[in-house]
Amino acid sequence: MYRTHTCGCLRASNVNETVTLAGWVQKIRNLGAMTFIDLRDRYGITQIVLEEHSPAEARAVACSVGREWVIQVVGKVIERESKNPKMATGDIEVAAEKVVVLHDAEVPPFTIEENSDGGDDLRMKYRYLDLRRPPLQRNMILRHKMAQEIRRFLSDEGFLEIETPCLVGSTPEGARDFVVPSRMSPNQFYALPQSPQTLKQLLMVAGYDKYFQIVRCFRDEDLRADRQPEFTQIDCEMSFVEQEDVLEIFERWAKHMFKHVMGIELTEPLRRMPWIEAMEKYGSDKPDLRFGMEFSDITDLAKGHGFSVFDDAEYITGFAATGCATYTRKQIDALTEFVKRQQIGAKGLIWIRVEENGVKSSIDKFYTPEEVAAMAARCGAKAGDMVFILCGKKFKTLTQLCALRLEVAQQLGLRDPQQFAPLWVVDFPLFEWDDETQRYYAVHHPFTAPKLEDVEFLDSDPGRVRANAYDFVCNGTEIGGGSIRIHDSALQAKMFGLLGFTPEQAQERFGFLMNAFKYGAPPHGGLAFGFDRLCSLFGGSESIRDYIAFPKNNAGRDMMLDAPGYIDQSQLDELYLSLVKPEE
RNA sequence: GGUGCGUUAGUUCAGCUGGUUAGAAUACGUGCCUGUCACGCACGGGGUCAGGGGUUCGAGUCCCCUACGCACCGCCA
Repeated sequence: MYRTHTCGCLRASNVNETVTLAGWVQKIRNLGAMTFIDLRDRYGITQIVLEEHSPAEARAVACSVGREWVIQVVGKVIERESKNPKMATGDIEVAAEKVVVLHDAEVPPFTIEENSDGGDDLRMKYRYLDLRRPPLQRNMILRHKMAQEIRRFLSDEGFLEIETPCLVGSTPEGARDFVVPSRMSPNQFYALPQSPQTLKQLLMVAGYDKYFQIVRCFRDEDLRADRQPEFTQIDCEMSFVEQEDVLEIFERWAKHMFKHVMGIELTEPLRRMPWIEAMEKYGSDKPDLRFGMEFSDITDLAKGHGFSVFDDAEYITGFAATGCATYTRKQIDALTEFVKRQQIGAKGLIWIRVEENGVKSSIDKFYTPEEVAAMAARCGAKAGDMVFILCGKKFKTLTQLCALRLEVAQQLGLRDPQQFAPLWVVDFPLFEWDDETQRYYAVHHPFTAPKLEDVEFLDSDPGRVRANAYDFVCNGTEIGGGSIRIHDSALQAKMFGLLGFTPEQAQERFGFLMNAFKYGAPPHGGLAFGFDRLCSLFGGSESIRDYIAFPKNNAGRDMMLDAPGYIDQSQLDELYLSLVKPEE
C-alpha cells in the first residue's frame, strides 16, 4: 500500500498512529540535526520531521531529496512542539521512520506554490506542473463541482443526457469549421461541431423532449481571453415549450447554481431587458449591471445650436460618471485618447463637469449654461459627477460609449468579481443587415423563430422583426443564449429565402433537418451556456484558460504538446492529401 | 487581416540621455546550524541581453525586419 492517509487529513486525533504518506516534496528545511519536509498532495501539506534519534537510513534519504521529488514516508503522528495555526495539519507532524524515493525530480522551471514566480507561457508549457498548484487545483475542483450540480439539477427536472457525435458534416454559415479528412471516403471531410444545434433539434423530432449535454464544441476562429478553439457548452433543448417555459426553468437552474456552488441566494426574479433597451442604456447586448451610469439620448437637446460636431451627428448620447467631477484635465485627456484608439474609433470626447455652483464643459462656447445643465440633468448627473458624451452613427456611438463606461467603472473599482448581476436580454432582432454583402444575416441562426406579432413584417421590413431569442448575461459577459426554433416547414423555407438561399441550396445544406421536420416536429426551443465562461465567472478570473486543464495559447497552439504539428507523408498518402507551400 | 505592449541569470524583474567588468531578489550548489514552517548565516556557480540587419568611434539601450508571448479590433450564424 502506497499510503494510508492523504497529506491533508491528519489531525491531533491521529496522534500516536503509525501512518504511510506519499506525495511531492514541497520544501525541505534542514536545520542540521533536524530536518523538516513539507509533503504535498492535492489534499494538503503535512510536515515530516527527522531528528537525531530517527533511523539513520531515513535521515540519509531525507537529506538527499529535492523539491518535487515523489516520496513515501512511514512514521508516527506526533503532536508538534511548536504548532502552526496557518496549516490545517499544523497541530501534528509525522516522525519519519522510513523514507522511500518513488521518483526523483529535476528542479522545476517555476515554483509550485500558491503564487508562482513563473510567467504565463512557461506555466503553459509545463501545464502539468502548474496544475499542481493550489489555485489551479481549486479551479479544477470548482469545475467538477459545477458539472455535478448541472447534472443533478437537470436530471431531477427530467432532462436526459444524450451524447451527439464529434464527427459531423460541415455547416457553411457561421464560424469556420475544423475539418477532419476521411480515409474511407477519399477527398471528403468531416467537420467538428460548432455546437450540436441541429442534432439536438433532431432529438426533439425523435421525441426526447428534454435533452442536455455537457459537450465539447469547436470553432476555428481567433482566440481571446474568453474564447478557445475548443470549448464546452451546457447544451439544452426542450419540446412543447414557449420562451417563457425555457426562461422559467433555466432561471431556476441559474439560481440553483448560484446557491449550491457559490452559496448565493438570488431571491428576486431575474431582470429581463429588451435588446433595444440594453443597447440604448448600456451600448451593449451584454450589459454590466453591477453599477449604474446608464446612457441618455440627448440628441434633441444638443442639436441645432451651431455646434457642427453635434449638428452633423445622427445620435448624441452620454452618461454621468459618478463622482468624477474631480477628474483633472490630464485624466480627461487620457480618456479622450482611450476612445480615440483605433479599436474604439471615436472622433473625440465631450465632457460636462457638474458642481454645486454650476456646470463647466468642453462645449461652453456653443451653449448657454442652462442648455448644458439640461443635458447633464437628462443624463442624471448630480453635483460631483462628470458627464461624458459621444456622437455619431447611433449603434457605433453606443458601442463606443459602452467601452468608455466600462473603462471608467474599472477605474472606479466598480467591476467587483465578487458581485453578480445576472439578467436575461430578450427580444433580439431576427436579422442584421450587412452593408458589405448587401443582405440580411441571422443574428442568431437560421432556425430561430420570429415573434408571432412581428411575422407580418418579414417581407416589408425584415430589420424590424424581433426573434424569440434570449441571452443569459452576467457582469458584462454573455454566459448563454438560445431561442425558440422554427418548427413550421413553410416558415423555415421563407427564412432561408430571406437569408438569400435558393430552395436548392437550402435543401442541400439543411435538407436533413427540413426532411426530418416532415415526419412530425414538435414545437421546441432551448439554449446553451458556455461552461468555461460560467466557471470563470464563478471563479472570479477574466480568463477561461484558468478553468481548462490543457488550454490553447493566443495563436491556438498547445504549447505543451506543441500542436498542431506536421504529419508523415505516409499519413498524408493514406488520406489522399497533398500539401502546398504557404505563400511567403 | 490589423493595433498595442512585451522578450535581459533557472525564474521574476531593474538597467536613466548610447560609454569601464550587465545588477537585485528568488531559485540552485556547498558548508554551518535541534523546532523550522517565506528558517537563518556564510560562500559559490549561473548571461549568445529572443534572432538577424542597420546607425555609431562605441548598442542591452536608437532604427528596421523576423520569431515568440499577452491583450484587443476584425472575426466568432
